[in-house]
Amino acid sequence: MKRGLNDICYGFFSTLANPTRLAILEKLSEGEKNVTRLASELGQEQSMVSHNLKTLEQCRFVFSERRGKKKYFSLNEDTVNSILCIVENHEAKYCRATGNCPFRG
Amino acid sequence: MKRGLNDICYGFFSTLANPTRLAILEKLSEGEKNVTRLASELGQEQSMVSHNLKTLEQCRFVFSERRGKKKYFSLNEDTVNSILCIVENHEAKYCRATGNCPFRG
DNA sequence: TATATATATGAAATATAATACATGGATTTG
DNA sequence: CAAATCCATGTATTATATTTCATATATATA
Repeated sequence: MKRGLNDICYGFFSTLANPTRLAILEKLSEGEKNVTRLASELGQEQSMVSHNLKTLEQCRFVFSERRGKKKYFSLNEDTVNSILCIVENHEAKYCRATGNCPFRG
Repeated sequence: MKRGLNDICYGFFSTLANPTRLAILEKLSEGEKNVTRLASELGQEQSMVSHNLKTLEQCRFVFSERRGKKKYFSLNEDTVNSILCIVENHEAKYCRATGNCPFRG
């Protein structure tokens, strides 16, 4: 069963195409945090954060480590930073310049 | 009205998180094509291709140029190639290695 | 082992996006 | 200008993803 690049891309991008998950990534850029702390800082339900962390972890955008009762999540900086860099560059070059950035959201 | 990076990211990623649009980008990597030809090569309805091209163009993943009756679309290779490069690298480094690439799709 | 705290999970409800269909507008050519 | 071709668009339907809620599982500790 062959998997084209586009199948892989779809998983990759759809994982990132979610405001809650992007907010989690943003919070984790400050350093590792556990689920409850993330939920509190984001003002979101614990179960929702948990669900979305699972999605992020399955796609390796975050890593986790359990220490005692708590599970600490950290950013895959390698991937996430390089992706953000491209997004910023794209926006600056192709959207901001036109004075008409049409991104939905 | 402030727009955080995450708002921009959401538009960026949700535009890419669609199998039809990824297929269009793949086809356009072979060179510029008009709507009807894309529809035919993809085996999709013209209106569907048109809708999705609009989304892609709004976010500047593709550019267009009308010549006569036809409208030719071309890839924003700058952004698309660098993004794909990161996806491939991520997949190779964090997914393929584990023998357990969990991307949905 | 009982209790408290932290996290995970299944599933129903809700929200969001994609698609197909019908049709409208644009461009060229006879 | 009529006909043909190409493309765009509004919208109803359908598909997919997100969120919430209830509850289960894990871990630590008295």
